[in-house]
Amino acid sequence: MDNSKRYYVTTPIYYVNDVPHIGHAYTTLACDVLARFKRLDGFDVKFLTGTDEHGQKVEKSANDKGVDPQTFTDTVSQNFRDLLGVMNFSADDFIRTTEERHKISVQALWKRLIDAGEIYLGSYSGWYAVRDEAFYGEGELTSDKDGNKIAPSGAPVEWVEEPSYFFKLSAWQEKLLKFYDDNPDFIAPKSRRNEVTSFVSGGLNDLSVSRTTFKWGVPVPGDDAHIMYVWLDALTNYITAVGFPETETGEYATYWPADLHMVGKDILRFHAVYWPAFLMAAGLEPPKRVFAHGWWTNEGQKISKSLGNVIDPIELVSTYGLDQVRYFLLREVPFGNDGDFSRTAMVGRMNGELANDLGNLAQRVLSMVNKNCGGAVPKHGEFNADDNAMLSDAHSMIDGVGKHIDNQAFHEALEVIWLVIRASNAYVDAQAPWKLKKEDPARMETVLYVLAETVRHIAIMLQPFMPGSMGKMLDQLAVSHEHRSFGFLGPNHALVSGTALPAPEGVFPRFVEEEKGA
RNA sequence: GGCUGGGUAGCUCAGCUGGUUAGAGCGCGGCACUCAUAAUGCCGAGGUCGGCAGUUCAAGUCUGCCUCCAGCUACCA
Repeated sequence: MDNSKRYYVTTPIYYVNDVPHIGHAYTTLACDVLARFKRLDGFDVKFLTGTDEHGQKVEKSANDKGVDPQTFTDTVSQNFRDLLGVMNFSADDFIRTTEERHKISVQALWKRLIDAGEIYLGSYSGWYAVRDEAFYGEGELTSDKDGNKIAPSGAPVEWVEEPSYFFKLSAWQEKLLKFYDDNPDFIAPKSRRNEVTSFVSGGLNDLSVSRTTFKWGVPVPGDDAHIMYVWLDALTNYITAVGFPETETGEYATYWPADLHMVGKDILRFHAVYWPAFLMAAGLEPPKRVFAHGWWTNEGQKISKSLGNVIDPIELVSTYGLDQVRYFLLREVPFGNDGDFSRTAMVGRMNGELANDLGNLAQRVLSMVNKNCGGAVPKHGEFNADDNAMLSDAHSMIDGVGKHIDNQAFHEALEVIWLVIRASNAYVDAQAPWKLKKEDPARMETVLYVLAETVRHIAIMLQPFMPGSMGKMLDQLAVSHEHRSFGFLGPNHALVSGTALPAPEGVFPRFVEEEKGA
C-alpha cells in the first residue's frame, strides 16, 4: 500500500471543563489548514479533534452542578463541536473519551502494557492537586494566606496515599533519548526539542497511572477499584480514532503513525515523553512529529480567567469576519512563538493585506475584465518577458508554500504568497492596462489574462487558509469546483479564453471603525 | 543555581558555513498613476546590529566576560 500520500493530523482533545477560547481555535485552525492543504495536494487525510471528558475535575464539576458526569460532558462537549462550524474546521472525526470505542481501546492498550511487564502495582503517596491532575513534590509547594499548601500553579493540594499502578517510565530514558536522536524532527520547534531532551536527560521517575479516589474514567481491566490516569486515557484517543486495537487492517494500518500531533506548549511533555514511551512499551509505533505552538496575549496582557480578558473566537469572527480571523492568527506570528492579539494589529492586517493587497488586486483585475473584455476570460497573444516572469511567479508559488507548510511555518507560507500578490500589483501598474485600452487593446487583453491567471493561482493556494473567501474568488473566475486542487495549478489547466465570468464583487471589505458616541 | 533560546531601523522581525554602501513588512515623508475597496506603484527616511575585550587582512555573523528578557529545570534543609 502506498502510504506516502496519506496524512494524519490531530489536535489535542480539549478538556471539557474549559469553555472554548482563542487557544483552542488556534490549535485546531493550524490543523485545519494542514488538513486542507494536504487534501488539495492529493493526500488521503484524516483530521482528528475531540474532547477529553474523564477525570476527577470533571466529576467534581458535574457534582457541583447536580448532574451526572455523562449528562454534564454531553453538554459541554457540544461547545467544542459547535466551534468547528463557527471556524469552518474540516475535521474528519470528533472523538469523545466517553465513547465505547475509546474505552475498548484504552483497556486494550493497558493489557498490552501489562503483558509487556511495563506496569506494576505499587502504592503512591504525595501531594495531589485535583485542579492540575498532577502530583507535586514537597519542595514545590508554597503556602497561601491561610497556611494551606498550594501547588506552583496556585491550585490547592491534598495529601493522598493510595495503591496505584505504575508505568516503568524510568526504564525508558535511554530509549527515548535515542528516539529523539534518531528522529531530529520529532519535536518542533527546535527550542522545545532542547527542553524535552534536557528534561529526559535529567532522569525519569515511574509514572503513577491509576487512581482509586474517583470513579469517572476508564476502569483498569481486572481491577475495578482503579481508574486509569487521565493522561494515559486521553493520549490513547489518537489511536482509538484509527480503530485501535485493530492494528493489522483498517484505518490504523492506513494512518498510524500520525504525521503530526499539534499541541500547546503546556502539554508538550505528555506528548513528547509519556506518549511515545507508552506506545513503544506497548510495541506500537510513536507518532512522527509533535509541534508545540505558543500562546496569545490580549493587547499585550496575559490572558486569564481572573483578568476577564479571555478571547472568545465566536465574538472575533462576528466582529472581523471568519477568514479575516483565520488569516490573522496564522499571519501575525511566526508559528511556534507567542503572539499578541490587538485590535490595531487585527484591523491592520485585514485592511492592509486582505482588503488592499489581495481584495483590491482581484477587484481591479476582474473589474477591468468585466468592463473591457466582454465579461469573459480575455484572449491572450504571445507572452513577453514581463508576462512570463509574472506567470512563473504564480506557477512556482506551490514549491515554497509546500515546503513551509511541511514545517508548520504558516507565516512563511503566507509570505511566499504575498510576495506574488505584491508583484501582481506592481505588474498591473507597470503594464497599465487602462492605457493599453486605447493604445493596444489586444495587449491589454493579454495583460489582463496574465493577471486573471495569477489571481487563479493565488486563490487556489490560499484556499486552506481562507476556504470561504477563496471559494468566492474562484467562483468569480468561473473555476469549477473540480478544478481547484493543486493538480490544476500551472499552465496546463490555465483559464480558457472566452469563458463567461460573473460580475465581480469585493471579497474582503475594509474594516471601518464605528463611530463612538451618541 | 543549571540548561536552552534571544537582545538588529519608531514597531514586529529576516539576516546559512565571517567578506563591497546591514534587509523586509508596518508606521512616517515625498512623488507617480487613476483600472480598483481613497486602493496601487516608485523613491526616501541613515539603526555605534545589548555592553566590554579578543581572534582575524576582514565580525550582527567566531571566542571570553558582563548585562537584560523568555522558556525549561533544580534547590530552598
